[in-house]
Amino acid sequence: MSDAFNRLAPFIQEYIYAHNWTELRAVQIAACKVIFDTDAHLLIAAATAAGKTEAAFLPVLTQLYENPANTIGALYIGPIKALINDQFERLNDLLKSADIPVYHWHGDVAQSRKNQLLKNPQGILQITPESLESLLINRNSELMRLFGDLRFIIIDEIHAFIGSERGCQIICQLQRLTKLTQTQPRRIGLSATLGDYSLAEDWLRSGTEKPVITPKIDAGKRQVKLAVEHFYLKNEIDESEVTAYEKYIFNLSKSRKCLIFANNRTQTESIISSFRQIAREQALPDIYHVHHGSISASLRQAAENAMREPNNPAVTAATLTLELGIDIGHLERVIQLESPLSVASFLQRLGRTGRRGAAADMRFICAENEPLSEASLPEQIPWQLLQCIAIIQLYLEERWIEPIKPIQYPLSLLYHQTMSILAATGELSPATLAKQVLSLPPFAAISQEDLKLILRYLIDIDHIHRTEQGKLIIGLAGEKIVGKFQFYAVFPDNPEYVVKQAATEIGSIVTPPPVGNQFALAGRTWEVLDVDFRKKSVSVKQVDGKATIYWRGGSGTIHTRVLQRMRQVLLEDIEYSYLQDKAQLCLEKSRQIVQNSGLDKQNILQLEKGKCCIFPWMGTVAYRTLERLLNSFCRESLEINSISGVSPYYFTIKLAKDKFKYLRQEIVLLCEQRISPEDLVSASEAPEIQKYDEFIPHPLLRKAFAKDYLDILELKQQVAKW
DNA sequence: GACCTGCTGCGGGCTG
Repeated sequence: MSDAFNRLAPFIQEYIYAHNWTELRAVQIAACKVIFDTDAHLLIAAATAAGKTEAAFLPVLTQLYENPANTIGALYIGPIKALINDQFERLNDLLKSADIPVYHWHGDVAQSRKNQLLKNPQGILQITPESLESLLINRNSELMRLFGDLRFIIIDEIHAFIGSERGCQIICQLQRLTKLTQTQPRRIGLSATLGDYSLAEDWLRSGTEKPVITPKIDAGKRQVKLAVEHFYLKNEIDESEVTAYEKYIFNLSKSRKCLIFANNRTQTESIISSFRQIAREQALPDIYHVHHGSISASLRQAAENAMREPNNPAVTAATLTLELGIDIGHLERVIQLESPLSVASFLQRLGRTGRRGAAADMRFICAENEPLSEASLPEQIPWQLLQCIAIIQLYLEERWIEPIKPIQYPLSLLYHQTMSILAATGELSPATLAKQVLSLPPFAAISQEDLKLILRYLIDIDHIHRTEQGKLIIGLAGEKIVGKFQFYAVFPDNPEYVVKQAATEIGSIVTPPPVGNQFALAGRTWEVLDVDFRKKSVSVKQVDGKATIYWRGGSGTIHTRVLQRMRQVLLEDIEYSYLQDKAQLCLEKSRQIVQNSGLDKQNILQLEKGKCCIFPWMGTVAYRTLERLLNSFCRESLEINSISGVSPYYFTIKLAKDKFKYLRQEIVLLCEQRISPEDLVSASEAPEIQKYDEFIPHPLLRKAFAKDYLDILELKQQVAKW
């Protein structure tokens, strides 16, 4: 046993013996070194199942054991309740024989448990950002008693936080908390899928003086089995007919423990509904589950339990709800429908299979509508298949993962934190409030003038009230927002109708169909018996057959490097060993199409007189920027009739017959000129995207949109290659 | 824009 082992607290050493761990993992040894020998923050970036949470907790618990804190000693922040419950069980197990209490705190935890912590603030607290916000607001005067001697802050799955307002919210909370306690707890961030460590380190360190150490962990050779297959779907299909595509996936998962990932809820519903039909026809047992955001907690739990059950086969179709680190036991195979949206998501999903030594087994099944005989050039390109290959290659060749860029103008969060600070403290002078808000690291790019504009506006609409003494307090309109319990979350809640079969909750839907109509949920078909619009509930009965499904699908945000690699897939003469027969054929055919059309040499092609197509090979943000450039500056000069396209793959443009030859030159010239992002946002726009954007003055929203949702620099860099 | 994630404090009625 290693030196690190010898330095662990005795109860931890005993635990390790009792569980027959033969050695500490590399990541655990590295984490011990940093925690024991330095005073730095720690970023643990290691593959899934490498024992990251133990790596964080073993040395932290040792230090708390040797030198107990007078208050809560370590704070663990996790993105979802299920993960916190999971970690709570594991930590309880580890701490059984130690004198360190562990508490979990989120919306589902009983008030009595919370009261125990408030009475005896010691040990470890595991919490969500939303519950932490409620503590900051409602227990402001007790924070010193609770957290005055806090030593460590552990943040799990940080890739799920960085780059979102929820991640910025955490940084604000830590800043507010430690400013009050006048301490500098050490931070430990955990993630398996980080592309750019320095960006993650910057995020973790925000607002503190300590450096971050990210130990280099030798990942070791992991056996990975990948296969990609491709299907063309017929355009006019009989809904009730099971297709070859569905049969193929059915057989891949048959009698196995298998997780099927899709990019939207509709696909999870559709595939499980088909599987049940096939299973019925073949007299096979129903081992099928659906897991997504609109499935009730109890049905999700049932799916998780079935997957954890060691011996019986079970198949669950899920969206990213099963991507995070909840333990779902040993899986034999992961199937991905269509292409993943990012390398990060691919790795997160791959990490669900092949735990504990076994080879990871992941199958990709791309499906595209069969191009009609009159299909245009861009419609003949198998975009899903290309994206799938590109993402796999970026990982295999370079171990590249998308870097996560910080938000520059998190204005909705600025409103939230301003109101939260006011609610917590009662009243503040304008200068003090401004100083406190602007000292929060996520608002580094916000100027005094910007904030002044926002505060004046909030006073105008009575979210903030100025007292006769010139102090600021929450106004009447603001009270209505802050007083709601939904205030604690910085993302909006989408109120949906609860679907009930008698007393059993199935899940929820956005818009209930009329009484007598049918819809699909949890892989089954339901008929509406009654809709209660006041209680927002739908009562249903189960029926046979397949019904249309309600959610829409989309393409998400894709990085420019993925598009660039897709282009290379079309141009290079390489065979990828994981391509199955139909995928191989499909790729060969599209490489041929590219050569015949000249797409290998140009980005803009004329389809017919007065109609052309642009292939920008840029990610979603640069594509959006180009779309605005075309609309704002090219419509008149090139007599453009219409611009349409499939983001971020191509644009189809109808323009005056003689103008095609000027199109490329026009775009290149525009990009060489001094165009600023602000030129691409019109003075009449009010891009309200985040939860509290509606309370932000429109000129600021436009500025934020230009900074965070457009990227002129990247557009210029890409166009320069044309 | 897809996909997700989260949530207080109370009062009333029931059980042991």
